[in-house]
Amino acid sequence: MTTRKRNRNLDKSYSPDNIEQKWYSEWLEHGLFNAEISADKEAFSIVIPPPNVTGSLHVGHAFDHTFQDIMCRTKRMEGYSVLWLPGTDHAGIATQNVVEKDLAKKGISRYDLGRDEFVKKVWEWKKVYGSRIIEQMKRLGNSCDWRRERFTLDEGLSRAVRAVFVRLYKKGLIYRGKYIVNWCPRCETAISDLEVEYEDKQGKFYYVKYPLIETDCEEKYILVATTRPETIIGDVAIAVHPRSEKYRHLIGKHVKVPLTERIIPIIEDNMVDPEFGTGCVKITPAHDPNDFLVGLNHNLEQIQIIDAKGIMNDKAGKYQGMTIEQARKESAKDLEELGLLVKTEDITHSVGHCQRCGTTVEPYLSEQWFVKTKPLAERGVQAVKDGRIKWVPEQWEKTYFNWMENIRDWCISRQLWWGHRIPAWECKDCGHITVAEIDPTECEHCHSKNIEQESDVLDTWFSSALWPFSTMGWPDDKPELKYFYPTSLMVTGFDIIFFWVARMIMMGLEFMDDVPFRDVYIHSLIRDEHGKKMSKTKGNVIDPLVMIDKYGADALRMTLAALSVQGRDILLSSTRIETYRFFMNKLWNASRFALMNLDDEVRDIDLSQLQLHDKFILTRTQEMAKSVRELIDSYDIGTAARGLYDFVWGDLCDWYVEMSKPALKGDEGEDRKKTTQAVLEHVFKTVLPLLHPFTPFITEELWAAFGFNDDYIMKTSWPEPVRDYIFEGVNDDMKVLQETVRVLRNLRAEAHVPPQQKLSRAVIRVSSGTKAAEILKASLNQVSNLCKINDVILEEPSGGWTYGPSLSGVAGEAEVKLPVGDVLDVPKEIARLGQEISTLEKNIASSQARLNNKDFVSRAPAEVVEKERLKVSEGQAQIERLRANLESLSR
RNA sequence: GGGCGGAUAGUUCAGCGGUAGAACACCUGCUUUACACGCAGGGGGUCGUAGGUUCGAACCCUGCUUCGCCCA
Repeated sequence: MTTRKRNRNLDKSYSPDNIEQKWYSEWLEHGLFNAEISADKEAFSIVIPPPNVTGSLHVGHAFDHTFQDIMCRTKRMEGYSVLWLPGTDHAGIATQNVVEKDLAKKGISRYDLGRDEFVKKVWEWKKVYGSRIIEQMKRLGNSCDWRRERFTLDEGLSRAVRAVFVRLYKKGLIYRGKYIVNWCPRCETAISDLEVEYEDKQGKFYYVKYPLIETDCEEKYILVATTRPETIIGDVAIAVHPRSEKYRHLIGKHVKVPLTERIIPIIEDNMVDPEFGTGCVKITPAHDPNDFLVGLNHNLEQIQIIDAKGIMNDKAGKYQGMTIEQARKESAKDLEELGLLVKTEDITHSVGHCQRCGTTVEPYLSEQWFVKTKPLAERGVQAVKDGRIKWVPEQWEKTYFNWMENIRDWCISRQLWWGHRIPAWECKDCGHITVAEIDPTECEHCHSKNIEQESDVLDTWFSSALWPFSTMGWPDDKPELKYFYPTSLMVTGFDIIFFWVARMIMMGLEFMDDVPFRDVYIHSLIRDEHGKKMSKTKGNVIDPLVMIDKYGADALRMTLAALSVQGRDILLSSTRIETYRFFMNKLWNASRFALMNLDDEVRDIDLSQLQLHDKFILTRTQEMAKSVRELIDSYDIGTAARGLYDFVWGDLCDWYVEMSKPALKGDEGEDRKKTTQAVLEHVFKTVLPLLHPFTPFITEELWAAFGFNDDYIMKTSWPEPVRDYIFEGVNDDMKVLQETVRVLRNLRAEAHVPPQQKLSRAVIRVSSGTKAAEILKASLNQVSNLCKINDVILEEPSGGWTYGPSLSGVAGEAEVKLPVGDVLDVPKEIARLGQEISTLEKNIASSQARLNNKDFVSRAPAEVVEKERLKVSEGQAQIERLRANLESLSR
């Protein structure tokens, strides 16, 4: 006989405080998170979406990480060799901004320090704050292999970035050129299309006359509508649609640009929408992306009048030195004075803003580096179409296709100092650009030593795109790559599908010749309890660390898991977390109860001794072991978590624990006591591991208290359902018992009997030979126990009634009666019975109506029809009983 | 303009072809020897709207209203 060392002295209520730190340290100490390459195990791997290195953990991370941790812990228990690879991202603009802001407090700008000194400062900042988020991840319970922690600016990852850049450049997939890009005048850098957020703003349409030079036509001028009069001085043409009735005859003629002395042509271009505005447009190639293209087609000059800081430059004449807004006002005023401004009109138009700082984005003509994305995207689309990558939920596939199929080249250069500096060197003598993985000392073309490295750095997402393989040692041929790549799963939010997920797919296929992950799980955003986005300015931010301090990490994790639903935002509030905090206490106390009633001996379950409720909880336990695993494997952690909650609180605590008390007290004899102990032991030994991925800390603590084995619950195998403990039909049988108990309790409440007061007698009248009679007969002691009634009598419904005035109700085939003597409030009981009869009648009528429908009887499945018939017959029987009671009361 | 998602109890959400469920909130009792972080009981919804498919629709289809997101 085996014995276990139990800890029967659990605190009266659960307190997460000391437990969480203790177990996390132990797990770390024993290397339980370490991923090992193991020939006889299948690999399961996730790379973490790397949070911003200077950021702190917000509730979105907490959710994302909880999901991944649940997957990792489950897969470990299922026998996989699991790698969860952690790390952080250098977040170019964001981090640079933070450090610049900090320096600004001391009145220092980055230019005062110079590039090298400034970058040194950022590294110092990273050293101080970079570990903060990692510590926070540990408090959440993340089971990452910390030995493998990576940072996107690590030496190894930087090498990967260079290798990728050089290979793409040599393949002609990276090019440099002077184009219009999205420019943030505050950050003073180019940003990609994705980093621009559009917002509808109130603006004005200025209707401006451009005087015609030629005098051989009726018109004296052409009218142009523009939202940006300050760019008029950069105009180089007026464009009209070639088939425009209104303007066709003006093509080839010229106008004078207002506010200047320049003469420009009227040209034709298909891009002009003849229905929009006045039907013609001014062309400013240096300050508008569409105009830029028109300019290229017609070989037009590009006149830049605004500088990198958003200030009018020396080409802007009298407006030089003004901001864009000032210049707009001034030029409008000047146009009006010149009589060239016909009118203004209020309009709403979409204006781009910098994602990082909110500044209005300027189209800006500059030398930039781009990735030619089309060929990469085609492979990315194919990989999903082939099923090599699966999107969960599937609908995101459409979003992905839509973007990938209309993809535009990716501007990857940033005019920042914090990031991967572009490995390109321009020769000052011959102008050739040398792109190399190792810093060159001379121009590869003319061998001049007079070369200078490109000052721009790469978009942070360029390095993030390599994350699934750069973190595993690529470009070196590492065993990790062979074993853990492609990763099994990527878990992230829908907001970075384009920024990151799509780009990882493209880069993975290009450089590993395989997808970066098999499945990609896209989750929603966490919002506040009213569905509002959390933001510091709104003050509705839920800080996960504050929640962990207050409720414990397990409660937070369980909440996030239980609330997670596919395809819908998650609304979180602290009262919700409180609910699951209470659940932790419930689990704690249920365990405490079990421990108080278990001795140190471990016995097999004696199947011959089992009663209905034992079979019920054993069956439900096996069902949970099966369903929770299936749900987690299909990424439905929400249903899994809610299922566990209902099982523990409902089936286990409300029913089984209550029903086990008489046996544990010894009221049912020694065999029953031992059997009940064995059942309890089995249930907890099974359900704690099922809960462990969700609530790792409390389950580890309880596992130790039960003394189930000397090892960690983290290391146990996922419980396999035991065939012998699954009893067919037992859930339905249990429902009969539960329904009877519920009706009887209801009668007690009806009679205002205090819960603790024991009643002497209840009578259940049910025909012998029925299923209900059989079930209830075997569980009479349980009805008595659960309803606090000393004597529960089972008798035939046909016999005479000898127990005096009673409350009565029906539970399925049984009639439940509670003799209450003279205290019975007869009129009230008559009313109650009448009410019950009328609801029954309504139900029967609707069932009867269906049965009267020939189509229903002939077309509906037989069991559905049978069910309906049963409802009618059972309902009628119930009504009959209630009527009889009513009659006896009325007499 | 194109696409996606939501509209179910006071609130937040499950359910997604066979006569509506949970949590919180609410009401009534309870210091029942695991738990007042609790127990028992209860009230509360013509499932946004109009049609259609079906023997049967909260669930499938179509239109509309409305809210949110993404793309142009």
